[in-house]
Amino acid sequence: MSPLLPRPTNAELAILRVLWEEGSSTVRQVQEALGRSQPIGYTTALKLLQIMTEKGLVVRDEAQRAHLYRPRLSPDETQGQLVSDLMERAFGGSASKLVLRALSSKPASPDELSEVRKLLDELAGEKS
Amino acid sequence: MSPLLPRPTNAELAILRVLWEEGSSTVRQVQEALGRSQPIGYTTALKLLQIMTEKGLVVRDEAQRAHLYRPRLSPDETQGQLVSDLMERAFGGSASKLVLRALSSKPASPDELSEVRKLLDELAGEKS
DNA sequence: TTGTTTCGACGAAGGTCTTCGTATAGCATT
DNA sequence: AATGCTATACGAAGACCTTCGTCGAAACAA
Repeated sequence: MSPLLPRPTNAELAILRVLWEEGSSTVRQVQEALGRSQPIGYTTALKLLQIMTEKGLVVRDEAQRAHLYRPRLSPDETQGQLVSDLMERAFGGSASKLVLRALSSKPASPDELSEVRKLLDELAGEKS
Repeated sequence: MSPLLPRPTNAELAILRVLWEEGSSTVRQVQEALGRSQPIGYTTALKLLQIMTEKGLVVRDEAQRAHLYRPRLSPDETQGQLVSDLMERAFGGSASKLVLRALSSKPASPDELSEVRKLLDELAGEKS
């Protein structure tokens, strides 16, 4: 059975975002993608990916000399885990409090708002 | 000129929640409130409150022998900071993605849903 | 073949977080 | 005054996070 994965740290999350965006990547590719916003040493990226492999956050393919890394969980799964975690720790488990705070803290576009409204309708219809 | 406060850590957030709930409290009161869910040493609580005082997360009133601590920021301010932070780090700054994830990851009650809908209406009306 | 580049492994430094033991001072009761 | 309880201060340990330097091996080029 899948042994619960640890919550990714800051630097680990940045790497996951690269892998979600780019797909399976080498250390070099991850380092360069990250470096576009903030320079990072090659061995730093390597070490992080090694640790993430130990933790099970990513899977390593050693078929080629330059190993390939891919995320074990999807963005949705990871984001859901992070949101649930913050919900528990900071909002006493209340989804609505978190949502209200998120919508107030940053103005969303009308398109985004209608997306939210759509989901809201679906959820309201489900209470069979 | 409020000097930006650091993001509270896990243990610090647990303490803030006690202080928001109970108001100004002594170390002993905080320790006992926290201990109801998870036992914690007295000096551990003390040390955390001392560090939080250094960071400016709480304010210490030394008028009595047993010092009183109170939060510097309101729940809303702190929660907003935490949500914005997660929004940036894990959702690329998209409020709607975070909201959708929050609503899907935990079923909210009809009351909560209508609260969200109300805010949604307000926000939609604002686009003058 | 010999030198150069690129790779992964490893260890360690410096920082933060959380916990706790010990020391010390104030205060009350005897 | 002496004892005991409760408070704060301080230091340090152990875990984790992030970064980087060094090493040896593999691939490649001259």
